[in-house]
Parts: sequence; C-alpha cells; structure tokens
Amino acid sequence: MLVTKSTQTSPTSPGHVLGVLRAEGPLTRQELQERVGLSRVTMVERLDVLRRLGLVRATGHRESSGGRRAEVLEVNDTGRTALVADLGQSHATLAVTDLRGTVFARDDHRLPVRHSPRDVVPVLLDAGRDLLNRTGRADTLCAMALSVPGQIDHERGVTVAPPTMPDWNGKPLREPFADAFGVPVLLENDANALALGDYYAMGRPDSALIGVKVGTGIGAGVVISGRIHRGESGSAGEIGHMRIEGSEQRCSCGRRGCVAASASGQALTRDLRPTGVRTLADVVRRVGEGRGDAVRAAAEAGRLVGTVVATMVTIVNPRYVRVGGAIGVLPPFLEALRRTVEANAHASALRNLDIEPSQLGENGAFVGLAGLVADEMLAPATVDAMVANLQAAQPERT
Amino acid sequence: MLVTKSTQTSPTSPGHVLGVLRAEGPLTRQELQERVGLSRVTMVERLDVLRRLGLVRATGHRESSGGRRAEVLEVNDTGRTALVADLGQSHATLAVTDLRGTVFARDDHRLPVRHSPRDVVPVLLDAGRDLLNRTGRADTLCAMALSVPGQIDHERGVTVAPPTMPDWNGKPLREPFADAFGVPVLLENDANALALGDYYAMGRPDSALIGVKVGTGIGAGVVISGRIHRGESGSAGEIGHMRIEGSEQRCSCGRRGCVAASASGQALTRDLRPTGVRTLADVVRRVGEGRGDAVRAAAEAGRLVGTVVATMVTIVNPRYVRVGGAIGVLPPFLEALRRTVEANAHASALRNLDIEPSQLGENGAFVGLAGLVADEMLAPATVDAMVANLQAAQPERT
DNA sequence: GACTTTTGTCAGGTTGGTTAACGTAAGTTC
DNA sequence: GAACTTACGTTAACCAACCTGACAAAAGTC
Repeated sequence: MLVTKSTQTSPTSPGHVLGVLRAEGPLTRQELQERVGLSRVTMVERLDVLRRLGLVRATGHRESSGGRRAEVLEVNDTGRTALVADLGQSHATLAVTDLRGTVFARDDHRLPVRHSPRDVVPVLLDAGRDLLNRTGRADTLCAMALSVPGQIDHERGVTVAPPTMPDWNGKPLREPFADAFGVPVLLENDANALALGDYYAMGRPDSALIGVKVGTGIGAGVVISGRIHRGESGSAGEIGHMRIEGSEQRCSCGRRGCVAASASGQALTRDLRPTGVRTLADVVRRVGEGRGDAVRAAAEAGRLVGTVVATMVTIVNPRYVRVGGAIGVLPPFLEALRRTVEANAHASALRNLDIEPSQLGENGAFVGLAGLVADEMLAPATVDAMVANLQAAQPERT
Repeated sequence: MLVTKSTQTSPTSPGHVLGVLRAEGPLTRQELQERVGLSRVTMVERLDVLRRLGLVRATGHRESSGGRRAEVLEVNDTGRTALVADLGQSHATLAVTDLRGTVFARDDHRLPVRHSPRDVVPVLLDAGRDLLNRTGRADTLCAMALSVPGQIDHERGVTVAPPTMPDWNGKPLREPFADAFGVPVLLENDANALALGDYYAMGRPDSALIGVKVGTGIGAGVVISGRIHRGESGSAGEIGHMRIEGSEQRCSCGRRGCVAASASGQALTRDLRPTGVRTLADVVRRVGEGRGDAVRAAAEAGRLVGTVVATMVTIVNPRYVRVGGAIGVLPPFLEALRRTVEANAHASALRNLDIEPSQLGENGAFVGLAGLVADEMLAPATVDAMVANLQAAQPERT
C-alpha cells in the first residue's frame, strides 16, 4: 500500500514547516510558529509528525529568559544516507554520505581512459553495495546521485555526447542503479556538482555563485536562486568548448580553437610534454615545485579561462566565484584568472565579487550531490508524501 | 479603512486561481477546476470575486459537445492602465498602455545630452498627466514603470552610476512619480525592459531568453524562469563596459577598451565622422543605403558584440536571443553577430538557439514595462490583498 | 420536445485549523 | 525551598472553508 498520491502542498503542511526550518536555520517552536503562521497546537502536531519521520531533531536550548529554556530545533540531515558517485574520464569515486555531505566512506577506482558503461557500471554497483555494508548505513539509504562530465538529458536520464567519453553517449544511467539499490537516482554534470558543493558549503546564500572546474577538462556551473541553471539543452556553463578567437589549436572534441584545447589539464600536459611531463599529476607537481615553464603555462591557462570568466561575471553578476579542479586550485592559475577577471569584467560586477579556490578539495562533488539529494528528499512535496504514507500505515493512534 | 493586511496566499485562493489562468491561458471553468483542484461551488465563488474586481472576463465558447457550450475565461489584462516611460541619454518617451502592452498613446521628448533630473522630472510629470487625460484612462491607472540606462538599486529606488548620465546618480526616482500619480512605481534597466518585452511578446515561454540592445550604448538582459536576472549589484547583463583584449579605445565611461568604445552607436558615429556622419540616425541611414564604409563598420561592431554574446549563449544556453536597438536591428550588424555566435559558442548551445531581431520596434521597452506591471499587479499576493479589501468594503452581501 | 451539458445555488457534513483552559516541566529569583 | 516565569503538551469547544449532493435554470443538440 505504498501509493504515493500526488500531495498538494499547502502553506501549513508539515513539508512547508520543514522548508521554513531548513531555510531559516535552527529555530525554537515559538519562532517557527511566528514564521509559518500556525497555532501552537497545530505546530506541536506538525513537529510530532516530522520527528516521527526522523526529519527534525533538537540541538540545544536558548538561554533562559526567566523560565524554562526554549528548545532549539533543526532539520535532521544526518539521519538519512545518500550514495554518491563522481565519474570522470579516468576515475570513478564513490562515497556514502549523509544529506549534509559528511563523507562516511569513499572508494576510488582508476579506470581506463576509454572506458564503457558495460565495464564500469558493474564495478560501481559492487563498490556501492560494499560501501553501504561497511558503513552500516544501507537501511537509511534514500537516494543515489551521480556526477558525470558532459551534458545530461534529465528527462531521459542519459548523458548526451560527452566529448571524451563517447561510449557513454545515450546510455541509460538511472535504471541500473535504481534497480540495484531501489532508490531514486539523480544525475548532474560534474562542474555543476562542484559548484553546488561550494554553494552548499557557504550555507545556501541567496546570492548567485559561479563554480569553475579546471581539471582534465574545463567546465562551469551557475547557481541562481539556490538551483543550478541548466539551460535549454542542458549545456549551460559548458565553457570548455567555446572557441577563442585566433586559436587554431586542435581539441580532443574534434574541433579547433576551443578553450579546453589551450587551457585544460589535458592541454597543459600536452604542451609540457617536451619538458618531460607525462600526466596531469606531473603538471600539478611541477607547478608546485615552482618550475618556470610549468608556472608560466598555468598562468597563461588562467588568463585564458579568466577572459571567459570575466564575461560570465559580467553577465551573471554573482557574489561568489569558486575555482576547483586539479589545475584550477593552483596558485599561478588562480592568480592569473583573478587578475584577468578584474581587468576585463564590468566594474560594478567586481564590487561585491569574491573569487576564491574551491573550499572542498576532493569531496567537492560529493557535497554538491548530497545537497542535491537533500533538496529532493526534504522538498515540501516529498515530505508531505512521506507524511501521507506514514498516516496511511498508522491510521489511528490512541 | 484601506488596511492591506499581509495576505497569506493559499493554493486555493483567488490569487492562485488567477495565477493558473494566467499561466495556462484561456480555460473553461471545468478545466480551471481540474487544474486548481477546487470544487465547482468554490470555483464559482472565486470567479465571482475575480469578475467583480474586473480581473477575468469571458472571451468566447468552446464547441458544444452535445449540450450547452462551455464559456472560455481569460485574464482581463486590458482593463487596467499603466503609465510607462523609457528614459535615454537624449530622449524620454512616455506611453499609456494596458497590462498587455497595448499602447494607447505615446509622447516623445528630445532631451539635451547632459540633462538632469531637476529639468526632466517635471516634464515627465506634466506629460504623464496629459497623456492619461487624453486617453481617458486616468481612473484605471494601477502603476507606473520607468526604464533607465545603467544599473538600478531596487531597494533604494535610485539609479546607480549611469556612466553617461552622471546627474542621475543616486537621485530618488520613485518618489516624485509615486507622489504625483498615487500608484507604485517600478524601475528597470533599459536593456532589461527590452528583453522582457520580447519575452512577453513570445507568450512567456519557460525557456530562457537573452535580449541584447545596441543603440547609443550597449546592454543586455537575461530572462530566466520568467524573470530578469539582476545579480548581486543589479548589473547583470551590463556587457557594454567589459573590456575586450587588445583594444585601447577610449570609452565615454572613462576607461579604455570597453566593448561600447568600439561597437556602440556612439562609437560608430565617432568612427564614421570623417565620412560626414554626425548623429546615430546618420549611421542608420547610411547602413540602410548600403554605403560600404558604414556597412563594414556595422558588421565589425556585430562581430565584436557577437564574441560577447557567444559567451553569454554558452553560459546561459537560452532558447531565444533577441537583438534590438537602433544599431542592433541593422541587417549587417545582426548577420555578423549571428555568424560570430555560431562560430564561437558551444555547439550544443546552438542546437535550439533562435537569434532574431527584436520584434517590437519602438514599443519594445513599453511592452516589457507593461508586463512588469502586470506581474506585479496580477501576482497572487496582490490579488488576494485586493480581494481582502473588497470584502472589507462590502462585508455582507445578501 | 426530449436529451445533454454547463452553470448557479442551497443545505448539510467534513476537515483542518482555531482559541481557551488546564496541567506539567524546567528554569530563575528571593 | 517557595514563588514566580516561561516552555511545552493535551484536551475540548468552536469556527471557517471547503466538500458533496440535490435541485434548477440556461443553452445547446438531435
């Protein structure tokens, strides 16, 4: 009898109460009442339901104002579990997290460069099951989220033309995982996931945030009003394969003159090959060691990406820019990018602008994906549906 | 007793019913019922209220399916009046419109290039009063909307640092008009107003739209989810004063190398001065006549703006680009812009892209401003407040 | 004229919230 | 420890909003 009827979410429903608590941070019952506009009696009922679902919890007390202290409530985002995975051109990383992005366990896999879903999916399924068992959190699993390079067709649940992963084009990605784990599967572009990670890590501000990822490839994600802007064909922010004027550099996507052909990790590896570089890790190491040719190459890449980011900043006028990826966080790259943005962007867009490296290191995508799961599972409509199911299961309680 | 209490808009309130009707187009009562989820009895009550407020009207009938024909209802966006004004560097145009953007009367004023609010505002007040009287629509006036070049501080209701209108910086713009006409005053950037005009003219699609305006200056507006994206300091889309690399052209804003310094109407007028051009109108005329030097200059400007628009398209991935302004609609400019975008933008962002000249000609900004007024006055919360006032005025009806 | 469909209205019932009152828990002040 | 204050939970009576069902009129078709 798990019929999830389409629940109409009213501005007084439990889901909405949870939404207010989620948006306005830890609150006492009284504060919640005022903000939602419910009576004390009804609020007790709402919170009772939410607590039975494990969605809210007490976190402490306000100071006494002469009597009993008020209990402070917050959304319980550590009780449910997400299985998240970050899939790249040469790696696949899984993690088990809670809805806040805390990583309980992770598992890194190296993959051949031209891997195919047939090889990789079974590996991910096994590794996911294993991770869930090891952490003992299999029973609280509520969703899975997966980040991949390239655009995603969210309606069909497939990746579209990932330039460097041709075998993945059009392959169904949701079904195998949904079938194996019995939970919904969310998909997101890798740069978008990273941008969301930094956004959530900032505490979900109202302001817009641009996340730039420069690793093997180049991508960006734009967070507006707390959500990734995806655009008409899901390619919003895919700045890697725009052309820069005057360049004829051949790109791995088949065209010429792309930004990624000159400024990506792949391009740097190629350009520094005469100096003995073989892998992206070599580039990173040499820049870290301060080797002149590597530093200059990173700075030039930062300048190139910076011209594009300057336009992004002028168009979107965000509060935050966060730069991640193996190349993106290198100081010479970031400094050149920052200087270029400051020289080229519209003056007033620079006034409240804050360009920093991504704060999250290796777990950036995981935090983003976990937040995506949280937004999905803690959305008013989802919560109200859970409440309806709960009450269908326990029709009368005496 | 016109106390407008802060009305909580429930998903069954009159305001919400109107919102559904507005979003889903003309509907019969039955169709509305299904979509809103109300019983017939209640829907009759809702529609009664909305009709008494003059907010819905019948527009015709469905074909009979064997019995009485169903009446088709739609939002009445012609009953209320907006006073809209478009303020530029050398002109001020007022119009009286309905909420759909139909222009009943307009009035053009030429202004000195370095005008100040002290001179212009009284002129606008007089002209506005006159227009309202002439059209006989003064009694249905519900709001005023004003578009100006430069950024707007929406909280304070002032323009911020309009580069070419220094006397307007920080001057209160809402108060004088609000006091004179006794209605709310909305402010919007001129390029944003034009973008909104084209957006509304397309029937408010779900897709994103970028509006580019190239007249005396250069600006752009980004419409996402039916709303202008304004950004952190209200300068989103202000592409005119970003720097293009390699240019040292002095700009009217005081800096060097701005896009507007090379590709705006002002820049074209300057560059073509040796050939006898004096005004922007001269440029337009000569391009229309096919004069080689003017055509080449327009095409080069289109190419320059196109490089920026290519980045915009890649970042935002919109469904529509609309190019307006005196220069923007010139075929050589538009063609060069289109070619540059198609050469430089991300391939998949080009797939569903539709680049056309702005459809609205001289009235573009008016349509945008009228739509802005409509969104404000027909918003659920506003409507519910009107209903509350109506019922406070007529407490019991027998 | 008989039938069908849409629209309006009345009346009674259900639901989901309200206020009011009481009781308990957990603090502070003297 | 007693008196007071504030927070929290529960019950009961109440009330407004919306629903269902029944009836009727209007406006079509066959």
